[in-house]
Amino acid sequence: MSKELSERKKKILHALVDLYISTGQPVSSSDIQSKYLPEVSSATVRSELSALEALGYIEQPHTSAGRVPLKDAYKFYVDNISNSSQSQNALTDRETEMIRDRFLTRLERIEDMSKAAAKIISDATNYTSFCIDKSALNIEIEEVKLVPLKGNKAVVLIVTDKGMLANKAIDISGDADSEYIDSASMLLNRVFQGRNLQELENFDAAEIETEIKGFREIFDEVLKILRVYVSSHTDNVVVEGALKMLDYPEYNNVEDAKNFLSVISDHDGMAQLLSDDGSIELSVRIGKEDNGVEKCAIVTAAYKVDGEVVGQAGVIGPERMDYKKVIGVLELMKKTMSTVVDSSKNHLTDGRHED
Amino acid sequence: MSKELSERKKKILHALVDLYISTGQPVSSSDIQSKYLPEVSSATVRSELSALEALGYIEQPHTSAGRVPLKDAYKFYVDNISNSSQSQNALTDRETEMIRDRFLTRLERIEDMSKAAAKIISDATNYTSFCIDKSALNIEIEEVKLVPLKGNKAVVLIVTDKGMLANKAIDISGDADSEYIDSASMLLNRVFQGRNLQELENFDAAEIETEIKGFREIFDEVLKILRVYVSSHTDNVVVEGALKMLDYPEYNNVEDAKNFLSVISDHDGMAQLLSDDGSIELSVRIGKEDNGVEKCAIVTAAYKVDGEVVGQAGVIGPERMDYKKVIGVLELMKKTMSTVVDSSKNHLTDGRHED
DNA sequence: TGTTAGCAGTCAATCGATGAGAGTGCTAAA
DNA sequence: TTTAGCACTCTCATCGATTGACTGCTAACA
Repeated sequence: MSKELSERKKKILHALVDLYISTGQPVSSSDIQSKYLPEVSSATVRSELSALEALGYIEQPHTSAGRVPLKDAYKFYVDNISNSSQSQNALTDRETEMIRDRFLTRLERIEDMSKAAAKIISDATNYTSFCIDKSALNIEIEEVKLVPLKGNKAVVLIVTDKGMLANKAIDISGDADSEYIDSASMLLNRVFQGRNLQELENFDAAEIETEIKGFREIFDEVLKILRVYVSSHTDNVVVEGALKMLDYPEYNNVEDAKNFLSVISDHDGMAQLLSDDGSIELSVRIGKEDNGVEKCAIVTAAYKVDGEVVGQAGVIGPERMDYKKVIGVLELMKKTMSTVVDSSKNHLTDGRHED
Repeated sequence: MSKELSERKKKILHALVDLYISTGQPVSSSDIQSKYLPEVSSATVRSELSALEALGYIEQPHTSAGRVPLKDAYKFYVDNISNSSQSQNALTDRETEMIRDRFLTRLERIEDMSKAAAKIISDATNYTSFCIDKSALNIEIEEVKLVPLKGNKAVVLIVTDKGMLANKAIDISGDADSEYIDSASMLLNRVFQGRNLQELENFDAAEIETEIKGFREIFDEVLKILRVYVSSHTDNVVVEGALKMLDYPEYNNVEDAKNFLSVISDHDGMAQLLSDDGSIELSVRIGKEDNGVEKCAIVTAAYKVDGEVVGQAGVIGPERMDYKKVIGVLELMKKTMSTVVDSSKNHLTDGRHED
């Protein structure tokens, strides 16, 4: 919609955002001139800035101040980065190496992996980071096992393609001889085997009503276990480095800090907030007003295994964040994570425990 | 050590702390006089204040300011409350009723109970609260079960007096015929049956070395499961209302807020910090310097079932906190919690699940 | 037409002075 | 021992002046 900018305007706009990102202070014409455009005078830069201001890219906090980038300026800047794929250079080889190493050393539980990933991203970027694990939805049930215990109790074991899912001791009211247990097992397997967890949310037991009777109690228990599992494991959000945001002057006051922290710790809200870009490879949102988190930029990446989205990771920071670095880190994690998940698929069962 | 204070000094000291708690401002002699001691003049109060200052109970921020309580003044105040058991009156009947109701409606998992308790305490007091669940240590193993799965795998089930503890699928390298599984089961039960989890931390496998051989792989796995469980479930800390502290002027600056929040979110550190008063019925700590949390008071209560400590709950707030209310709430929770836990002991197995 | 130098104008931030207000300590008298 | 009265101290808010950082404008120049 807006006309193409002249090369010099582009250069100036880029310079301005660059400077503002690193200093956080309004940028003056002479700053830009001396550091990015020594071949012209500051007066020239000034007139270009006037033009850019008229186009809505930048603004002045007050008459005698420098310029500050607006949303469109950041967008321009980020597009520039993505296209020129400068994100590669944003990370030194040492950084790349370190991130890889740190991540490859821990792959126990899915939850731990999310946590580890979030921690690494936060450490590498110095911003608040988050991970959302959505792998639970793609789990498929392979086998349901009933294991009798002492005293008319039994354990339900649900084996899935990704490992063991849930266990729970249930009471069996009638006489729980082995024949009864076997029949129950068969029924459960006939119903649940091969289903994935997503289907279960609107599973209707009415169709198989006749089959179930006699095992209603057990059946209901199992269905409940699965549903509880799904609801407690979908949109599992992990946040790391929440306090890092408070280091940036934008959030260096208690009011904003409190607001930010309360948004960040409401994990349901976070999941909601991020669901829009759930499957976008790399999304950059800058200063949406309706976020609850104003004055923020959110960069998210979708993580895939075998083409399916299994999670989302991202960074939330001030609008003037180091996009080059953040995008670089997220893309590196994307690569690393796919590798790890692919190769560890069969070990997901390991290290789980519950009480 | 310090001589007994005169009645009037006590009255004045109590008044001063009372006023300071409710306003947060240095208290002047005339404030005390008009609201608590109309029978004397402010000059009299002033001379008493001088004396109390000399005794180290209070101080002036600067020459022309009112007085502010010091640590000893709070101690005096809190002792006064506990002795006169005024904490009863601190809660209205409606509040008492509401707290009871809220707590009795949810008793699923131990973790949920901790969380619920913390939330209720925080809501009722308007301070940051925490719960530490130590019940895991008292769990006793009743039975270890090995359940074979397809493809040379097996599930380890550990049944305890408090419900199911852990499951995990392990690979069995050799030929896992049912005889082998049975022998392994027997061995595991011989070793672990009747033990409680606390013993396992420094469990030495050397003594039964000869018995184990042939089952070393399985044995090690099971031991690992138990240890992982113990380490991840001991000192399980839940914090609620962390941001509430930021509402109080003492923590209304980013630096202190950040410090406080980082202490609060380091759960291991919290457990450490609170371990001293782990078994004290009701402990009040005021402004310990070595806490990491200065300018803070911490009130904790130990929760017991059958005389054993199963957890700790408490409140962390500014030194000038509403001790009457806090102590009242904690004692009410103490009563309520014991009741609930006692009556629900046999249901702890319910509602658990894992992935 | 685009660029530049120079200059006046604007605004925020800082510093010091000033005055009001709050509260105490002291003293002398009851 | 208590009290009234008063001088003293210290904080806090306000005001004005000064400084410094930029810009916008204008007129000259390539």
